[in-house]
Amino acid sequence: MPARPKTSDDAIIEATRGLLESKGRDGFSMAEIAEAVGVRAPSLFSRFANRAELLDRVELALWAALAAELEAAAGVSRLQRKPLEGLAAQGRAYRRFAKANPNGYALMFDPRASQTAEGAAVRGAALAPTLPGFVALVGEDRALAAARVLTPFLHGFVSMELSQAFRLGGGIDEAFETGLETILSGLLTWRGSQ
Amino acid sequence: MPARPKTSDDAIIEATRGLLESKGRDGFSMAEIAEAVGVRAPSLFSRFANRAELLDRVELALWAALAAELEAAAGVSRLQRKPLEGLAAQGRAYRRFAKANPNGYALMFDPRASQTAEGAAVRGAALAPTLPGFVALVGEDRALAAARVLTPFLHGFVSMELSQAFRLGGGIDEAFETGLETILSGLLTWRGSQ
DNA sequence: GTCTATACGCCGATAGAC
DNA sequence: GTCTATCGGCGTATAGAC
Repeated sequence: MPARPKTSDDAIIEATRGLLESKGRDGFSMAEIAEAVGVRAPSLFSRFANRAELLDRVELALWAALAAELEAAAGVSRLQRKPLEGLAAQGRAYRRFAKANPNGYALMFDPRASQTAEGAAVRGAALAPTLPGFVALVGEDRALAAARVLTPFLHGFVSMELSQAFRLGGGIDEAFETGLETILSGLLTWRGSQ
Repeated sequence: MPARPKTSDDAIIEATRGLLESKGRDGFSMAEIAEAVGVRAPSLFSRFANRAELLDRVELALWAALAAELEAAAGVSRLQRKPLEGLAAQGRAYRRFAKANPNGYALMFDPRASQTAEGAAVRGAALAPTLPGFVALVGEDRALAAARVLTPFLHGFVSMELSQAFRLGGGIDEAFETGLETILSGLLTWRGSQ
């Protein structure tokens, strides 16, 4: 009879995600994670090669959670019939997710992440729920180009907001809506040309 | 006769900036910084309270360097007469700076930075060279709002680029130019309305 | 005032017993 | 699978030499 596991990979990943959010990426130790799930620190190393690999797994869980939020923010049919509204709703959902998980969001774009094939697949799939909206807005052949205008704005805005880079006063919510509107209507003008 | 200093604050900051770029924010120790300037690790603590404070000083030096690049990218007169060209040139300079200092750029937006008054002033002044362009483009009362559309795009684009978030192929340089153009022409339409 | 030697405590990680 | 024991390296504090 094999030894009974006292915890699980998923429980460790969830506990790590909680510590990440409450104490920041460098604010907790392997011993604290272990304590949260009721084991000793060295036991974690039999499930994850090292701290970096565990953080990678947490990052992938966060990407999957974001994908679920984007999926929920706008049904496919709405995206295809009213792409402007659908994309705006997804943009707001994106910002909401980042503000609800600030340290997790920073981890998702941390350049230190390992570049595994599985990781690339999960990250690529996360933004897939927005593609139908771009296709409906500017056509299939320019959907990727359009995504590469709006997505950087979204990421840049929320990460500037999270690092407190907006210091000159004025409404941040209002600035976000203005940016969304300016960019989406800019993308609309692509329809006529070429 | 006082003891001769073997190094200086500026030399330490410069050496740290070099190590930051070559080994990453967590890839070097205080001992390595000390070795680079020819002293022992504990000596650094008589000049900087701790590692975090030293990194803060490095961050401020980076903001000042970026401000100088933006200033050089477009003369004031050019910004006022041809704001579109001037802002595009500054956008390209911004991206060039980030790609030349990837780890430094990440440090500049690291939320762990201390929130001192001096730090806020330096960071606020860094983007000031772009303001005349926005004023010329959309008028004084909407310059800040316009900056809050373009700047997030710039920051988002380069930090996605640095974290290898563009994984679906296609020209990245081209995507950047497309984004610049779409947003700047979107801002141009503000002129008529309201 | 500036640096050095020394030391402490915490961390990530490993080895081997149960 | 988990444990205890342990290692080396790190940031940092302190005391004192020049």
